Formats: sequence, structure tokens, C-alpha cells
Amino acid sequence: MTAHDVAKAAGVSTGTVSRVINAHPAVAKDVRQKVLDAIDALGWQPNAVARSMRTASTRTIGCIFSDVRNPLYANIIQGAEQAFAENGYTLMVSSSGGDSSREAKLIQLFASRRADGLILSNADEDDAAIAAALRASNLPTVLVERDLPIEADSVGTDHRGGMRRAVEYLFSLGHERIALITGGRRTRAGRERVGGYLDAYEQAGKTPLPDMLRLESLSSDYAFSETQALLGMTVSPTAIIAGGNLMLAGVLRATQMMNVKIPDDLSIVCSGDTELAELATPSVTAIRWDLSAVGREAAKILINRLAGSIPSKPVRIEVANEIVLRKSCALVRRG
Amino acid sequence: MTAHDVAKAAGVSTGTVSRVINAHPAVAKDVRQKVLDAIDALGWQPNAVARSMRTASTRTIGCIFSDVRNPLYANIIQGAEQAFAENGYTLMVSSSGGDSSREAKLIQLFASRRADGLILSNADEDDAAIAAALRASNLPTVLVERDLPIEADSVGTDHRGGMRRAVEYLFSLGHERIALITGGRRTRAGRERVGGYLDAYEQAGKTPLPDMLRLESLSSDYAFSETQALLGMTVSPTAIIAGGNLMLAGVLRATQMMNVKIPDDLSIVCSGDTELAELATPSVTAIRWDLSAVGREAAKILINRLAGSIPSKPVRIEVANEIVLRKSCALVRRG
DNA sequence: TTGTATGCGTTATCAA
DNA sequence: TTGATAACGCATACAA
Repeated sequence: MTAHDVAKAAGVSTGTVSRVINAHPAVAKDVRQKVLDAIDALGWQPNAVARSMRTASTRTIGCIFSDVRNPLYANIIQGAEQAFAENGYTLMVSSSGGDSSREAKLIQLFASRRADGLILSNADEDDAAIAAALRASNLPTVLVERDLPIEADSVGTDHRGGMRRAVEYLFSLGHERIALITGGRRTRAGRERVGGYLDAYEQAGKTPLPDMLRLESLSSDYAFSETQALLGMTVSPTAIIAGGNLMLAGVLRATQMMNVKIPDDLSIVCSGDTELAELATPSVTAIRWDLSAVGREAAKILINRLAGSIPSKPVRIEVANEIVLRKSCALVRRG
Repeated sequence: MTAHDVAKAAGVSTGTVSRVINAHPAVAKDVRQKVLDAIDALGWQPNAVARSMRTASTRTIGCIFSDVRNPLYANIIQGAEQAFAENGYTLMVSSSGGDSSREAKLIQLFASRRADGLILSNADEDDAAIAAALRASNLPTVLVERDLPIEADSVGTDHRGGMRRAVEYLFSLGHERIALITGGRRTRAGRERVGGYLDAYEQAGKTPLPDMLRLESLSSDYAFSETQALLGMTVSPTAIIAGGNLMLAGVLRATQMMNVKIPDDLSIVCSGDTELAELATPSVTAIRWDLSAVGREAAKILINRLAGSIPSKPVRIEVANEIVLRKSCALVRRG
């Protein structure tokens, strides 16, 4: 079933069929109707592959994240998909498992599939192979929570400000020994979180104990083991910040196992709001932002960029965050 | 940059270039090397669109779920993606928002994009437009947790058995008034859950009170309002089963708000294990199964079907489930 | 073993 | 306003 069949059925040429489905103005009304009737009768749909071949556009966007199961990325994907779908784009998604070399391969894969653009949140900003693959692919790219040495648009949230306010809030409750468990040292998001933490200490004229910083991984398991280690110290933290939305689970597993009373013995704040934070007992104070909006903004930028309707200078969008006060934080115990 | 450029650089014809990248045996070793060198030097990658045009295969699979943010689907997608990626397939994902007419459009979209196959978990099995679109598309399809009047492979878990065992477990604790809050009446999964519940009652020679069944929606909000309604009844349930993995949050919101003591005042079981079930206080007994395996099995079936290595008769795979006993269930209070 | 030539189903250019 | 025709980049049948 091709445009040729439709043309024959409607008694016109394939060119006219093409003009009709592409809403070309120069088609007589009655001819147009004849073609539409034939399309209906035959149930023809244009072959998108052939169309892509001719137009050099697939209306397809490649998405690369470490893991689509992470609600952080699932929400971003959902927001992006909605905006893209409204504009006739389809999303190809892939999980890299946080493997940088796989990410480079995926960039090449999407390039060979002739995606029109890319949404990328890669594992390691310092891996030159990623930037190189991106440059070689020549694909318009929106980075999510990342910074790379290429000309690319980017979207993210203000992790630095959010973390600074979280620490300041804990200061206001009298906490001084605030542990930060997080990862992503080689990503903008990770660096900003640590930066915000240090900013708060510096502005308050305080110095954090170095062993309060646990910066090696964003995994739940890491949060679990580091929480145990922190709480086992002779000078242990009075508050823990879980800087990554998978980590609260690990912190809670550890505190439940060790029978630590929240917030009496320990205050907890997490970065990234989840149902777990809301419904845990006690509920957990969180740094929250609109994840769908991150995806939506990324999509909007890419759509506009592909339409040529924004200047070549890279665009940066920051989605605001806020602290949701719940019941996991209390005044630090004296003595 | 095309195969032509590579051919010129290597001093061969495009046919030879094609044979090299497709591992055709009839290529001399030295010629092969020359071509590989040229490919390397030029950094050429075959255009997948042109290749698809010629081979009538895109090595692309369309995925249609109600919402990729639902961990149920996110996990399935992840499992499927892994198996597909290993076989050179790329996933196109889309969320329908549970809108049947959008699902039909998505089926057509993926058909026009010439996906090689489909993974589908649609909202309403009774909507004839879905089956019609599927038949018209002629795409090999694997249904996930669904049954449709078409010849299609399917994957799912044993909801009937899982639910039956959950009810039997509650019987063993002395519960008689067990409420079931769930939805998906027009899906296999939903019907099986209700079937399992009724099976258990029948086998025990008991009859459930009709108002213990709340079967209108799988949403968290529905679970919230129905839990409130159930607990407000004069003859209220002593146990609630949340039959859908988004629903536990709604049940917990309601019980927390109403200050209901779990498990003293009420026992809870949920279908679909989550971090929330594990880490809530008390932890919640759950019907659990391997979600990635569901996606992986769906992918395997499709891969084999596309390779022509399975018989035309539809394949059905059932992933086993089990009940994880936690602390949300107790002996029913007498008096 | 290799090259040549054709066609996949569109869109777009050019002529009529 | 419409039709004929030439690409798009690859894979493959056929010829050599």
C-alpha cells in the first residue's frame, strides 16, 4: 500500500497525493477531496521511513539516562514525551546503567538512526569520549542536570540554592554536624549540591567536619552503608541530608535497622521529593521541584531549536525548587 | 557522508562496502580491511533510515503504556530495553494517559513509523478500536497483563493466584471482612485480581460483603477516598487489600489522616511491591513479582517472533509471584 | 570475488 | 494547478 495506489485510486499522480497530505496550498478543492476519499477507502498511511529518507528528518528524539526506573528520569521522560508528542515527535529511550562508554555508543546509535535531537543526562562530564561523540554526531542536544564542554542547551534545577537552604534550615534548628551523603561528583548536579552545602557553612562562618561528607555514589546501597558508618562514629552527625532521590530508602533502611529515632536522635532531609518521603513515619523534609517541567522545558527548547526559532547561543533553563517542611527534622538535642 | 564516499576512499564499489558492514562472506580479506580502514578514517556510519527503507525493517519496537512514571511500567520497560538492546532493537515509548483513543492513534503512529513490533498494555480490552487498529497495523504484538481478541503473544503475572493467597493469608489471621480496592475491570489483570479474591471466599465457604469491593479505579486518589469511606462504615473492614501498585500511597494517606493503627486496627496487603511498602511504618505485606522479568520475557518473545523462530501459535508467559510477609497484618481483634 | 544497476516510498523540482 | 521525474542512501540480484 503506497502513495502510488492512492494516486491510482483517486485518478491523480503521486505528487498530488503528497501535496494533499502535506497540506500544500496549491491543490484544487475537489482534487483534494478525491484524494482524501481514496486515502480513507484504502486506509493508507504514509511510510514514515520513506518520508524521513527524503526529508532528512525522522521527527524522533533520542533520550539517554542512566536508568528509566529512577523516578527522577521517568518523570522527566514523561514531561518531555508530552511536549514532543504534541509536536509530532516520538521518543526513543535508553538506559546506560551509568556506563559512560555505553552512553557514547548510544549517542552514535541515535546518530546512525538519524534522530533529530538528543536529550542527555550522562554519568561522567569528564569523559572526553562523550563530548567527542556528541560533536561528531552533530545532533542538537539538551543536557539535563549536566554541563559539557560543547555548545548545548541545558535544563536543570538549582541544586546549589536548594542545598544551601536545606543546610541553613538545619542550622536554624541548632544542627552543626550535618552529614551529606551524595554522589555525582563528576556531574554538575553533584557538584552544585556540595557547593551549596559548603556555601551555607561558609556564610555562617562555620566549618564542616570533613568526615561528614560522603560523596561517592548516588545509590541506595551507598546511602545505607554510609548512614550506618556515620551513626557509628563517636562524634556522629545530628542530621543527615540524602542528596539524591534514590538515597532516602537507604538512609531509612539503616536508621530502622539501628533503631534510631527520627527526629529525636537524628534529623533527615532528602533531595528529591517522593511518595516515600511523604509517607514515611515520620514524613521526611524534602527539596522538591517539578520533574515533569524539567522534561517539558527540555523538549520545548529542542522543538524550538529544530524549528530554527531560537538563536544559536545555548539556552539554559532552571526550574525552581523549594523545601517542603515535614516531620523528620527537630531542634538538636543539647548535651 | 555516505557509503559512496567510503567506497571511493577504499577504491571499491558501494556494493562491497555494504557487504563488508553486513558481514557478507564473499569479500576478500584485504579488500575487507581496506574498507574497514576507510570507514574508520572517514568516521562513516550507515544511515539507518536508508537501510530500513531497503530492508523493510527498522529494528525499532513501539511501547504503549498508560504512564511511564508508574514504576510498574518503568520496570517493565527497563527489562524489555535491556533484552532488545542486546539484539540491536531500539525502543520507542509513549504514554497514553489511559486514554483508549490515544492508544489507537499510537498504534497507527508506530505502524506508520514502521516499527517491527509492539509492546502494549492498553486501558480497555473492550474497546474494539484497539483490536481493529492492531489488526490493521499487522504488527507483531506482545500484550502485557492484557487479553485482546486478536492473535497475540502475552506476558503477565498470576494475579488470580496471588490475590487468592493474599486473602487466604488474611483468613488465617481471622479476618472475614476484607476490602479489596482496585480497578482495571476492563483488563485481564483487574478481572483476575477480583477472581482470585472471590475464589478464596468461595473455597472457604464464605461470602464477602458486597460493599467490601471497590473496583472503580487504580489511582492513588481512589484508594484514598475509598479507604476513608470503608473505615467510616459501621461494619468496617478489618483488612484492606490495595490491588494496584499506585494505591498503597492512597491507603496510607487515609489511614495516617484518620489515625488508624496498623496493624492493630487494620491489616493491609498491597499488590505490587515497592520501596514504600518495604519502608513504611509498619512495613506492608505485599504480593511481589519480578517486573523486569515481565519486560524481558515480552522482549524475548518479540525477538524470537521477528526472527521467525517460534510457531505462529500465540505464546503466553506467566511470571510467578509470591507474598512477602511484613508487619502490616495481624490477628483480627476479637470483640 | 567484485561491480553495476535497480528499487524501496516518499518529496520536491521542473515543465506543462 | 497538476504530472513526470529525479533524488534520498542503502541492499541485493545479476553480470562479469
